Amino acid sequence: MTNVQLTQEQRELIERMGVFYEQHGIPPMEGRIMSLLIVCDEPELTFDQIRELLGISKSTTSSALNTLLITKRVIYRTKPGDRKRYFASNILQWQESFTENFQKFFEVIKIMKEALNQRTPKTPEFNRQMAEFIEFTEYISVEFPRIYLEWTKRNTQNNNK
Amino acid sequence: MTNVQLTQEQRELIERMGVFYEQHGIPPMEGRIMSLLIVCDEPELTFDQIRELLGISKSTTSSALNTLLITKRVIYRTKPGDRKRYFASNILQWQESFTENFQKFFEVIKIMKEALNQRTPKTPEFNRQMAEFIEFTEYISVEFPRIYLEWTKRNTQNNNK
DNA sequence: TTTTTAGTTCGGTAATTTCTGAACCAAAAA
DNA sequence: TTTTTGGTTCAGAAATTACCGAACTAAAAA
Repeated sequence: MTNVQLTQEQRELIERMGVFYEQHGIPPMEGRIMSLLIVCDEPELTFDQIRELLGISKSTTSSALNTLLITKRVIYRTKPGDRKRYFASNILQWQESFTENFQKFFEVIKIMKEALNQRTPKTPEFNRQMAEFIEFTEYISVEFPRIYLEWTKRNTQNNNK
Repeated sequence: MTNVQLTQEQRELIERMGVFYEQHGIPPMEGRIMSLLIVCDEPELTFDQIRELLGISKSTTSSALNTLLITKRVIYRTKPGDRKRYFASNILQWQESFTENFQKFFEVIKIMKEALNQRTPKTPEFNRQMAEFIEFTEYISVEFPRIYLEWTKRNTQNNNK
């Protein structure tokens, strides 16, 4: 028994956000579920509410939710004495997913260093540009946490005002 | 007549980098071409050299290169009195593509603001987290150019040493 | 003018992805 | 013990994507 409803406006926004996510490499249905969890009035939805609101099958809901959980774009919690899972957007924990996604910089650095190391020394200009790119990425990987820390500092000050 | 060759090591690195790109949402062949242009001894390759080195058809080469040009992951130049185009990785101009990619922050901010604006006021905690995420993204969009500037400053100093 | 070069475009096939419904399952409730 | 709930798993259909070869084209060279 679901009593969550979507307005026409919400439905349209979900589609547009879905396209946005799709353009960033997320499969259509996963994008729609992510958008739904951000647009919908309820901050948490059950498996069946998601299924109904998007009008999709159980299997589609199941596999999309599972990959969304693996990729940590969606989280869930349970409630005592309730077998259902309550799914929510990871935007509620954007701080954590920010610090996690941050690891990707190191992957880029690693593979680019490997590529640079095997390069011929006969192309100094090319190699210099590559080295510069790697250095900059390393620089960012240092500055990013600092920026983040400063922001949280600034923000707790504001909240205490 | 091509005389560029790939070592076995280079071939393997291209495949691994290709997978890396694929995991970040780039189609296989486009990923391979991008990797080839980074791994290969020659900093620039012609249409036909790419075709031969990867062992693919003209049509595949053509369409992959065109989308790579549209998405600005690959650049090309021409030479006087030569009809061929010489393709190169955009890593040679990573500064420009960095500043361009930077625009994506504003897209995120825009769509998230829209989503927040249509939300019910009945979920203050959720809305607060979203607002915080948006504020942080805005903060980054200010800090990022500053960081970049400081890095270039620091770097030109080093180069003059 | 004819030929060559450096690609583009088109039609089709093969592989992959995205869904569906139906059958299944394990834990809790009745 | 049987039934209900909250899903998972599987086989297959439908849509999309990733390739190919063959025919084509426009500009330059011969």
